[in-house]
Amino acid sequence: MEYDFKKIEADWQNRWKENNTYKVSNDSSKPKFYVLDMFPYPSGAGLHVGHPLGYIASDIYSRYKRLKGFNVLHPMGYDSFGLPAEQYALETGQHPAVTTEKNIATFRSQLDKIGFSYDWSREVSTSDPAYYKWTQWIFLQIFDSWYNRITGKAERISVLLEIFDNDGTVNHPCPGDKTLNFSAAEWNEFDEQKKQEILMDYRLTFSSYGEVNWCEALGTVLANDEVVNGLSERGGYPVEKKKMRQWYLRITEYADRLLSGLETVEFSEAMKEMQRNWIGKSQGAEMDFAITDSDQVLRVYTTRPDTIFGVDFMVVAPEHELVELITTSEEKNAVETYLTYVKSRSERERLSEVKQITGCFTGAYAINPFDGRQIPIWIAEYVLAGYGTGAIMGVPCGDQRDFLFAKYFNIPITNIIGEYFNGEEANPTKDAQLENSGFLNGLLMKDAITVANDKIESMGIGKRQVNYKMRDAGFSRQRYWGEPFPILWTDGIAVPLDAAELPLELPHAEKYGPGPNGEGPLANMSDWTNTPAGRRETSTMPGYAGSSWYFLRYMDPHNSQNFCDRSASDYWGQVDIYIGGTEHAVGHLLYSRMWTKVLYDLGFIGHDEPFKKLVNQGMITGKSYFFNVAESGNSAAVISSYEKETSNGSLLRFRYGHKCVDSTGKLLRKTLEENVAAGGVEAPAASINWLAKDGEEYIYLKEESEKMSKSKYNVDNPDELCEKYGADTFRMYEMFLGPVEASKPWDTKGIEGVHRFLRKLWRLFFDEMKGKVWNDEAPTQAELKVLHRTIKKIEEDTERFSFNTAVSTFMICVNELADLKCHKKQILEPLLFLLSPYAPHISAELCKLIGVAVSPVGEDATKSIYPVYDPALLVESSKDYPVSINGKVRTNLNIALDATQQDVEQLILENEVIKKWLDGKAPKKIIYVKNKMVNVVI
RNA sequence: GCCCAUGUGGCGGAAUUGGUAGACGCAGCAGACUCAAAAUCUGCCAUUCGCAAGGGUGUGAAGGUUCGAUUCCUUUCGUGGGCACCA
Repeated sequence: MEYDFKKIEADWQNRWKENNTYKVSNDSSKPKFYVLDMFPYPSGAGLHVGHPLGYIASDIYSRYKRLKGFNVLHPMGYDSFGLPAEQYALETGQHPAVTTEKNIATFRSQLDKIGFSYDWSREVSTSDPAYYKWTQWIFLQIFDSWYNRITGKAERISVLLEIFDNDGTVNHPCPGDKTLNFSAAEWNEFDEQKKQEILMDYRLTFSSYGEVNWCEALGTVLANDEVVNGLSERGGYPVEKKKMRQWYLRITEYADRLLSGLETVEFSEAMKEMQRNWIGKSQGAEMDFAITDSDQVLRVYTTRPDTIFGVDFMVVAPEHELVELITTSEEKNAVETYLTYVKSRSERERLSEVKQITGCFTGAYAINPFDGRQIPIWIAEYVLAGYGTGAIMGVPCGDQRDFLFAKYFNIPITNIIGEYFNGEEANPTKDAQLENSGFLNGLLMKDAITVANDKIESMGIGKRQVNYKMRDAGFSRQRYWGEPFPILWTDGIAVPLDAAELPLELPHAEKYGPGPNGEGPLANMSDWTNTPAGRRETSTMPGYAGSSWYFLRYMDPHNSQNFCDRSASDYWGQVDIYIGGTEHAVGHLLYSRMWTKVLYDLGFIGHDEPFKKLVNQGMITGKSYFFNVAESGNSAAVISSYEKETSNGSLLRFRYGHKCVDSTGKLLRKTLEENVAAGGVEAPAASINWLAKDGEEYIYLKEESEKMSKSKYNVDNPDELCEKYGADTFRMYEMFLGPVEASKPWDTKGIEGVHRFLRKLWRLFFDEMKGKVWNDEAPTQAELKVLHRTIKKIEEDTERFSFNTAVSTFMICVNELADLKCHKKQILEPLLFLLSPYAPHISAELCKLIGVAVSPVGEDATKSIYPVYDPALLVESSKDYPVSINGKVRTNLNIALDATQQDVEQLILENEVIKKWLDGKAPKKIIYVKNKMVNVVI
């Protein structure tokens, strides 16, 4: 009887499906556990071997937790709105709904082959109207909310109306318009339109004008990714900034809670740091400077008010409104030239070129309020209008960028930190004693910050100010394939649809091109857009809308009355383990945290952080091959080796595989020589000759690891591996590659070893010649020891997500049992239970064949059936200690575990090897660490 | 430029709290079984000196702390990832 994995795996997968084995109930006496994968975007390319890495890890953990007696929620679904489907539709005319459905079917069949224990009855898909009905509904709840900074939470707009009626804005300054100020009486005088405009400046989802990348030639708005060097990636047309009406998520109101919430969750430090940097909270001060010959004031934001006497110049952003007002007539031409230059630069360029210093003097001067010094005001592209006040004070001795700026434009540098400043580079220290600093002289800089702030505030020229880097999140896209906004525009007022009108379904489209005036494709459908009650919003929600709350829908997926019943969310609570890649660090993970907090504030759920613990899976990279070709004059010649790549700048680089694939995308042959010989590869350019060596044609390929992608010809497909080796082998091999968190190159070479292991396991039960070899004999001490050591290690490794070492532990165990010729059911049965989360099919089959009462992969276990290790079996009375001389191991010595220092010293001094090294001398010291080692110091 | 991660044999990796570096697997080499192949089994497998016994060196590099460092500290180099020059 041999290990027929194909039959076994098909049998068990069918059985699980027919019996609904992994269907989970919201009603259970067992403790709950929620294990979640980041759901995939169902791309047309299907699943590659990188996808299942996280899914296998979460499946192992889910199965493990079930054996431990938990009621485990382990769902899967699809993030099925998105740009690729729309672009595909533009190219082929196929409706995104059709291709999406097809892609989902492909994903599902691929996932099924790997033997996951998902509860498919809870599957969600964000483009399903039954799902996005609730995305729209939650949008409306957020729209109907504002952030009360006094209570520190989201509240209904009706509460704000009451506040305005009684007090006006006095206690609740407007987050959207800082200049807004009115009394209760004034509020009541405003007309409806004015009131709605004001409310929009408070709402947590709001509409406002913002800059987008507009491409006139394509008639559409482009994402940053789609703009290269100021030109559209598609077609190379010019792209300009254009102000358009957009929807936003007022996530900045949650900045502090998003920061403090990080303290309550188990994310990796790296992940928390990324989020903190993104939020970018800084404590500083805003300060006003008078401007010579002007009644304008220059307001700057600084985190270092202690350096106020070191200010040698001011810089304002090119977009700053003061630029026009303060530029002197002498400088007008230069400034205009500079502004034209800046306009030609994309934001990407402005932000990425660090080396090049540009700027322009306005001719105006600000006055230092403390010493009356005149400070020149400059414009420079490195200052952005959107952050702080859009103006900074330049302190060259303390800030390197300011230092370089001053050097470049020959601005004299004031030194306020004495010998801490060497004139060669800035020193950003806070520990220097201040000089040349008026009332701050002699103070340490870090103490001077408070003193300076107090002074600024008492003089009434500024105040302490907390700033955040984070901006409000753009929430609308001029696209078709997304959730329509449940909003009607009437007389410039955004009127929300009634909940009863949801879902507002996406109308069927025949064409997907952009609408007029930069609007999305929906603007072309006048039947849908124009309603008696007003005009529909024609932009759609961004990709992250649906993914911001899907973890809640899984808890109660078929509820048609509510997005998720409170009893369901109270039962399941937080996601206990969330597994996915780091690419979502600052996008999805921040948005979903914010949505959760809003829903919590409004009383819809009982927890305000969605994910208790986050595990980041590493990327599996594929191997790509490149070759270089040198151009020499008019006729190109092939270089002899890729090593020349760095020594010659005029090399052309080619991706091997570009012409080496057949119509299905499969590599035709493994080596370029084979391809050339078979005519399967074309020379990259007609004039290229392959360099001959010893009369043979040859070329060197350079191997590089890259993210897997169909277009890179480096994709391996899980189906083929499951077909060839079986799902159990595939699962264990992906885990065996290395730590889940690490990114690693994909290589199928090692898969044979894992497959051999499973066959070896099988032979402990059945022999090809002898048939059944397992028996009911009583186990020996040695066999029990092997088993219990394995139980202990597997449990520890599984708990800490160290699945690669767990696989190796299984291998060691099977090797040892084979050496002991142990075929005893009493040993093997618990081993199968341990193995079942990792290799569920073979474990299930063997359990059935040896007659196990409760299957480890079954649904009928009512309590924990995970093997429990017996520490008594692992107790040893002595240990082989490594004995080192001056830290170098020289010999081993078996010593009783209860030996005392004296016992050990005596044993050591009697030992021949040690005697030789001591050479008659007495040791200085003998270090004996119980259960670890012995070190003799000479 | 800034932030984060990471560096161990031919390869993937192990060493969980400072205590025998290289577990486990791949690849390779030698052998057994076989008419042969596959499968399986046995042995070797960081490097260097040595017939051997036994030494020397070795976790990117250089220092340091320690009886003892892959692990802690300082400096430095390489690689990968992120970024919104954020004042």
